[in-house]
Parts: sequence; structure tokens; C-alpha cells
Amino acid sequence: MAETKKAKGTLTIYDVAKSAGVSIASVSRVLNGQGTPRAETREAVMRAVRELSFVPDGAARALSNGLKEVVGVVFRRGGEQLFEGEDESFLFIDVINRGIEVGAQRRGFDLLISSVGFNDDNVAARIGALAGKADGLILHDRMLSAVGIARMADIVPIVTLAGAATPASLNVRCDNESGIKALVRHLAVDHGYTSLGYVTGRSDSPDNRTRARAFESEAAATGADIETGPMWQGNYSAAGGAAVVDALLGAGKTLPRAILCANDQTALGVIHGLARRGIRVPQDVAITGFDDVPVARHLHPPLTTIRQPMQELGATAFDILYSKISSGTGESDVVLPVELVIRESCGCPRQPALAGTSPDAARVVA
Amino acid sequence: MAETKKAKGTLTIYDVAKSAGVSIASVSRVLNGQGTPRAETREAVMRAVRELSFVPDGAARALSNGLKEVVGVVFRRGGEQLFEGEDESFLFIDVINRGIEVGAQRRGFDLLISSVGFNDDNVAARIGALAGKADGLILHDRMLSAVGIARMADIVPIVTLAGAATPASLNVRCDNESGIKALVRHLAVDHGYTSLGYVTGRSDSPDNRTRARAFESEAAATGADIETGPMWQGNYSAAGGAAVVDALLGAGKTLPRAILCANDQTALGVIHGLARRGIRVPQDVAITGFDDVPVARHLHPPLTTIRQPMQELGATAFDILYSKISSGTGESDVVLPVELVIRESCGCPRQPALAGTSPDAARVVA
DNA sequence: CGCTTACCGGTAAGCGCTTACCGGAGGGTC
DNA sequence: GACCCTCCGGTAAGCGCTTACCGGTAAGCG
Repeated sequence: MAETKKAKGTLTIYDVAKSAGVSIASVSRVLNGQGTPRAETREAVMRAVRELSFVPDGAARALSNGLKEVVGVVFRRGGEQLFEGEDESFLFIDVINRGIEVGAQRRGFDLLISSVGFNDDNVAARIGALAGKADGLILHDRMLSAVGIARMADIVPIVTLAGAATPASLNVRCDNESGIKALVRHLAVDHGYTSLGYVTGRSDSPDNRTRARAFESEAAATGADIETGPMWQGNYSAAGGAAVVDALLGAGKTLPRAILCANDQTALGVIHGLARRGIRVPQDVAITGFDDVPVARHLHPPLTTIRQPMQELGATAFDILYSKISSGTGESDVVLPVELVIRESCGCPRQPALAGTSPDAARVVA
Repeated sequence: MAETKKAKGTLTIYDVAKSAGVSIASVSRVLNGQGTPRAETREAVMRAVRELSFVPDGAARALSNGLKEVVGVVFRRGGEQLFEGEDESFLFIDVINRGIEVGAQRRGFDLLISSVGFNDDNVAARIGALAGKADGLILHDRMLSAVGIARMADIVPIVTLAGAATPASLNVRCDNESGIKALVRHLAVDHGYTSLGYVTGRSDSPDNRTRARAFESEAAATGADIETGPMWQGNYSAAGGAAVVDALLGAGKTLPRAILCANDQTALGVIHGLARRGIRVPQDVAITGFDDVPVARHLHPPLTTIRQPMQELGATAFDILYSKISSGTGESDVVLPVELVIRESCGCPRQPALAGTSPDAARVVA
């Protein structure tokens, strides 16, 4: 711990009051727009504030009125070094955070950010420390177990992203079911593919479980053959996607006509894996992703995927957290709509004129 | 402002003290490892803390010991919407922030993040608000004017990134001169190119000015012809780079044999612009970048550039800020070394075996 | 056995702010 | 002219924590 005690010349509200010739109460009132000070008083205070470059201490304000105006955000990072290919997930999280920030700024809140390494052990302690510095916490996917969330939730309000609401915490997620259904329908009905596979994401991710379940039920509903099993286990990374292809082909399996991937990165890996074997996408096997990360449109072929409104996801997470903080209420499980973004990896021709106003793809609200 | 006054059951150190049957002073001492409490006392406190899930209030701690353990970080963002192509600068900033975070975590600090839109007007006010909530501020490139920095600096310690140290603020930057010199030398001496151009970055960026100056002096020193002038004005973006090419060619100018670009994004734009005209890189014109963003190695041709240690830049910024905060001293202008990363856009053959241990490029500390 | 010394731990002050409460001054009313 | 009301603004309490200071107890020593 630093042994700072007191920067010599810390400027306080008393200094401003003295300089303006009023009491500290007046200074505070002017600064916060409370009460109805005389114009003369207001002027004097403002002048003093300006001359002294006074900025009220956030800690003291927070202590006094029980509101820090800070929201903690926690997410995982890969490690000290960036791996190639992780850049994308990076972006994914950052875009969501940007959304949180947009929401936060509307209320004068700032984001207190803490990332946790994949092999950090003291995660709960770190989150606890953050909780002490914030009015509420937004946790990205898979940060804490259900009991961890419950424990944390009686310290500060908690919103999870892409998780599941608990009695104690709120959650915001995208409509995975609709997304997967739209993909399955597009592949099985519009394209008429009769065999489908699904490369999963991390098994501990609620999003992934939901998507897998939706895949199975919807594929069954369309009468398509579906391929599943442990060989189809990916992990949200490009490497995982490529590994699944290698395993499948190595075991001599026949690939289904179309493969849905748990996210865009996985799809990227699968496409690469197939390309290495000379298998053409979409002529031999159609591929789809999920998320619509920025590079999805630049893949070869451009990726058909489901667009998640990432920025809105973040903003919404802040909004429900804020209402929980300020009024104690809040929708506990918000589901945001997704859209089907049709490009070429599903077998559609370049820029079909379906519903598209967008130059680079047709978009269909799923 | 939210009308929260007091979450009903706020747990305080008094509750813990009562539950443990000791005084609040003992609780505080145990929690902070001060003094030498009896084992029995310690146990009782720890048990109570655990049972109650007590987390001390950060605001109260901050107020009491004059240290918030929070560092504010401010940077610019593009707008609500992501433009394509901005993804990279995004990453650039985020990688630096990650570095700051790594440094911060070592000291128990967290990052309070606030981004500012390009057309936000109340920038100083926003930064001031942040200042009140933090022990110090790290400002990315071009956030505040010199006087703005001076004013802010007597509220909290300030570290700027890629700026210039002032009497009141510290700065961390990369060794732009060496980087540019290494590039010029490589192009003019190793390759023997006799005419060079430099596409500039934003004119208000200190980094850019330094690079431009270094380019001119070093190019002159090698005896190469240099092309300059207002037509060579870029703005750090890919679009800017492409525009420079268009302007030059549109005016019927002959391009120099090699073109240095202010950053990788600009180089990306220049390469695209040239490709559109059928001009080959590096056979007709050699191109180099600056920064070594992750995609640089994936361009066609892979980009020869200068690698900035971005993560280290962030960590260093935190370190000097921390020492300023805790001891009032600190190196005021830290310059980090850069390395020349040779790929193919300069005309070198694929993966030359110069000094390279890296599989994808030769790296030379500049 | 009485005194000194060391060691713990409790009491209370104070960090900088917000705001409830109250008192003084000025204007309106009968 | 006395009274009442209104409007401002000052005084002081209190937010939850850290820590200086001090008093009590037990151990050490002659």
C-alpha cells in the first residue's frame, strides 16, 4: 500500500467557500443544483470554483450520498500475450463494453474495469474488491458460479451478460433460440439441406447450451438428419473449430451438408480446416456462424451468421443495472432480438436481394 | 441524480465488529494487516467477515486514507457506430489499456475508463469528473491541450501517452526517431532506394510531428530524394492513406520508389490505393507502416513496419503514474524502444533470415 | 510481591462532502 | 406597527472507514 496520506495542497470545499465568502453548504448547493441560491451567491461560488480549478472529491461525495456513480465490469482476458485469433473475441467484449459506457455516460456513471486471466485463482476476491468500489457490477460470460453470483449479489446489484437470471441477479442476453432457428430454417428449408451438424462452444457457457438445444429441436422439427456427439465439441475459438474438422475427417466420418458453428470464430476455424482438406464452402459444405463480428464479412466466403446487437446489449445491461441501483426494481431477464445476416457461406449467391437494404448482406430479423 | 439514499441493509464495519465481538479498530486492523492482533482476534474477525460477506466500502476507505486505488483512463472513440476500418485503432487503444491494467493490478488499482467522442464538446468537464474519482489520470493521444493538461494536473497527477511531457505532467512514448531512422536506413541503404515519401498522420499529433521530422532529417542524411508537401497529409486512417495516393496520382506526380506511412492503417490505405491503380507493392513502390498492429502480418504483401511495445507502453504509464501518486516523484518522459519488423512490403524476400528467430518476420531492435 | 515494560485493543477524531434543520431578514397583510 | 410567511444560507451531523492515542492487562524482573 502506498503511504500517501495527503497530497499537500488538497483543495476542499472549505477553500472554495472561503474564497467565495460563503458557507460550504452554499458551495455544495450551487455545485449540485439543489435549493435556490441567489444569483449573486451562485456567481461567487462559480467564480471561486473556476479560479481554484476545484473538483469535488468523488470518494467523499460517494460516502456522503451513498452513490459512487461507478459501475464495475469484469471479463476474462486471454493472457499477458495476445494470441493471434483472439483479437476477435477481444473486440466482441470491447464492443459490449463500449455499449455499457454509452449507457453509463447518460447517467454520469463511469466504468471501472477489471479483467481476469483465465488462470487467475482469486477471481471472487478480485470481484469483491471491485464491488466495494462500485454501485453495481456487470459480469461478462462465465465469470462466477451461481453461488458466487448469489454471494456477490448481496453486496451489490449484479447483471450478468449471456448468462441466466438468478433470484439475486439480473441478466441480459440475445435471443439465441430465434437465431439458431432462423439459421436452421434457412439451411434446411430455404436451401433444402437434409443433414446438419453443430460445432459447440464451451460447455460451461449458457449461451452455448441454449444454442445447442435450439439446434437439436429445430433441426428435428425440420426433419433433417443431425450429427452430434463429443467429436462436435468446440470451444468458441478458431483452433477449436479446426480441431473438430480434423477429428471428424480423421475418424473417416462423412460431413453433413451444412454445419452451424457456435460462434463466428469457430466458423472461421472450420472453414480453414475444410479448406486445408480441399473441401469447398459452400459447394460441398455450407457453414454458418453466430455473432457477426466485423471480420465475418471479409472471410472467404463471406460468412452467413446471426448478428447480435452487441452495443445495445451493453447499454441495456447498464440500464437495468441502473434501475436496480436507483429504484431497486428492474427487469430480471432481458432478451434482445438478433438478425439473420445472409452472405455466401450458406450457399446463397452474392448479395441476394431478399430483404436487403444493406449493401453487404441481406438481413432478416430473426 | 438517483434518489438512492441508503440500500436498506448496508453492511458496515460495525456489524462485523459486533458479530465478532471486537471493536471496529480491530476489524480494520485485521482486514488491512496492520498491527499485531492476537490469533484469536484475527480468527473471530475473519469468521465474521466471511459469514456476513463483508466488503469494505471503497469510498469510505478512499476518503479515510486519501487513496482511491483507481486510475482514470481517457481516450477517443469514433462514434456510436463502429466504422469499418476503425477496428484497428480500437485494438491499438485497447491493447494499451490492457497494459495499463496489468500494471494497475500489481498495485491493487482498477481502471476507471471514459471514452470521449470526437465531437463531444465538454471534454474537459468529463475529464474533470473522472479526475475526482481517481488518484491519477492517463490520457491517450490528443485528449487535451497543453493548458488543459496544466489545469488538470493540479487536480491529479497526469500521464500522457504519445504526447510530450510538460512541467506538470508525465509522458510515455515510443522512440519514434529510431523507428523512422531504422526504416529509412533499411529502405535507402539496404534496398538502395533513392527516392522516398512520407504520408503523415494527424497534424496535431506529437508522434506524427516527430516522425515527420525524423524522416526528413534521416532521409536527407542518406542522400535520398524526398517528396513532401501538403499532398502528403494523411490522418492516421486507411481512408486518408488511400486519399493521398489518389491525390498524388490524380495530379500526375511520379511516386517515389518507397513510401513510409505514419501508421499501419495509413499503409493499409496506401496499399489499397495503389492496388486499385495496378501499382505493385513492393515491385513498383515499397511501403512501410508504423505500430505493427495485429493485422499487419496478414496484409498483401505482409507489412514491414515498426513494432511499438503497446502493452508495455500502458504498463509503464501506470508505473510512473503510480510512483508519482505514491512518492510524488517519477520519470517525466519515458521513451520505449521500438523494433524494426521486416516483412515483404519493403521488397525483402519472404521471411528473410536476417536476425529472425520469429517465424513470421525478422525483428531488429531499432 | 510490587514495579516496569510490552502488547493489544478500544475510543474517538477526522477524511470531504451532502443535507436536515434552524434562524435571520425582508416583504406582505390586516 | 405587529405578525406571519417566505426565502436564503449557515451550522452541524453523519456517511464508513483508518489510525493516533491511551488505558488495561499480563508478563518479566529484582
